[in-house]
Amino acid sequence: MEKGPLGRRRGRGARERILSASQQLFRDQGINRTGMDQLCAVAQVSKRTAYQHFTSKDELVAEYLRRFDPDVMPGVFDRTDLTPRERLLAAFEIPASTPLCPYLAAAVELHDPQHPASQYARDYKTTIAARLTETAREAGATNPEQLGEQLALLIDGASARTRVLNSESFPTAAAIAAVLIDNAIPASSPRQPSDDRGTTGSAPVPVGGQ
Amino acid sequence: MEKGPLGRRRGRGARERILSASQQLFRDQGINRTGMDQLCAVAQVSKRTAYQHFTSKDELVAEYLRRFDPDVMPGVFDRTDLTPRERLLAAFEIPASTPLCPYLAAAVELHDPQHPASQYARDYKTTIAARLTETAREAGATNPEQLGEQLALLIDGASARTRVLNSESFPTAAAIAAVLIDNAIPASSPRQPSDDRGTTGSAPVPVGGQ
DNA sequence: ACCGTTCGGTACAGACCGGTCTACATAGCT
DNA sequence: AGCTATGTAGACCGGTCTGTACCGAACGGT
Repeated sequence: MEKGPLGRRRGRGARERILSASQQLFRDQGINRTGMDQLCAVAQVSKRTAYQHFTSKDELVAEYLRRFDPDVMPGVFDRTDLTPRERLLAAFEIPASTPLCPYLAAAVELHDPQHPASQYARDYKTTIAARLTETAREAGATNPEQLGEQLALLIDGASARTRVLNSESFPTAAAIAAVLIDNAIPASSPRQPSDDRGTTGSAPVPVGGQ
Repeated sequence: MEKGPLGRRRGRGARERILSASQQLFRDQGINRTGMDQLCAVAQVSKRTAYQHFTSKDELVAEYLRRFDPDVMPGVFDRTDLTPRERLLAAFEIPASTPLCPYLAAAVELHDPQHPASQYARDYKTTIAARLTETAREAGATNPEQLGEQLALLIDGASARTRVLNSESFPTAAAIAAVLIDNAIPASSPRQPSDDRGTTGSAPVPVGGQ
C-alpha cells in the first residue's frame, strides 16, 4: 500500500490474488466465460506474472479446484459438540451461500474427464463421501459405506437442483437424510434427542433451511 | 452439387436436421464447445439456412431444450403394466445411457438464469417432479408432493454424481427411493396392479389406457 | 420454358480468447 | 551507486467463435 489507488502490490501476494480472483470470477461467471484479461485485472496482476505462476489457464483451474479441498464442508465433521448423527445432518444446513458445487460446475464446463481439474473433482467427491462414511460409522450405522454414499448423493442432488431451479433444495435433502440415518442406525445405538421424524410418511423437514 | 447420398435435401427437413444435430453434438461435446460451423456440417445445412430458422445460437439452444420435454423419461409414467410404486422405481433404472441431464448441463454451461434455455430447464424439472408427485399419489403416499420432490432430487443427484465420478450412482439412488417410498406409503397400500391404487387420493389412469 | 425464390457453399467481418513478448519501473543486494 | 531480479502495463499474434454477405445453382409456379 505504498502507492496509489491500485499501486504496485509487488509480488508477494500475486499468486494468492490470482487464486482469490479465480474463486470469485469462476463462481460468479463460470470458468469459460472468464477470460484471463479480466482475471488479471481483478487480481491486479499482469498477464506475464499470471503466466509465470501458472503455465496455462487449465493449470490455474486445476489449482483453483485443489485449493478448495481443505476449506469445504468447514468444520462440520469436527464439531465435537454434536453427536455423529447431528453432524451428518449438519452437513445439509450450511449451503445457502455456495451457489453450486464448484467441482460439479467445473466438470460440466470443462467437459473433459481427462482434465486435471476433473481429477481433483473426483478426489473431492470421494473425500466427502469418505468423511460421511466415517461419521456414519461413529454414529453406529450398520452399513456406513452405504450411508455415506447415500448422503453424498443427497448433497449433490440438492446442490444441482438449487442451481437449476432457484428454490432451496437442501431442506428436502435433509429430510431424506434424516430418514436414511434413522433407518440405518439400530434403535439401540446412540443417545439422541427426541425425534420421531421420518419413520413414516409425513417427515416434517427437520432441518430448517437457512 | 447434386451428388452424394443426401445431396440437396432442399429445406423441408432442415430445421429437424439442425435440431437433431444439436442434440447429438450438445450432448457429446457440450454447448459451448460446439460451434455453428460444425453443427451445420453435421446437419448438412448451410449457415444461412440455420440462421434463417434460428436467429441466434441462443435461440437454437433454447429450442433444443424445449424439444426434449415430451421425450424424456420415456414411457415410465405410462407403463400400466407396473404398479405406481414400480413405476416410481423404474424411473431409476433406465438412465445408464444418458450422460447428464441436458437441462442441468445447459444451466451450468450457459450460466445465466435469464437465458431462455434456463427457463425451459426449470420447466422441465418442475414437470418431472409433478409427474413423480402424481404417481406417488396413485401409489397412495401420504404426502405425494414431498415424495415427488424427494425422488426428483435423487434423480438429479444420481445424474450429477454419475457425471463427476464415473461410477454409476443410480442404483444408490434407487435404494434410497425404495426406502422413501416404503416409508411414505401406509402399510395398507396396494402392492398388486389389480388392487385399487390411490386409496387416499384420486385414482386415475385405469389399466388399459394407451 | 421462363423467372423469382430459396438454398448451398463460402469468404468475410468483428469480437474475444489464450498465450507471448517487449519496454519500462521498482526493490534489494553488494 | 550500480546491477540484477522481479513485476507491471499492454501491445500483439494466431486461432476460434458468432453472425453476415454474396454468388451461383436448383426448384416451383405459370
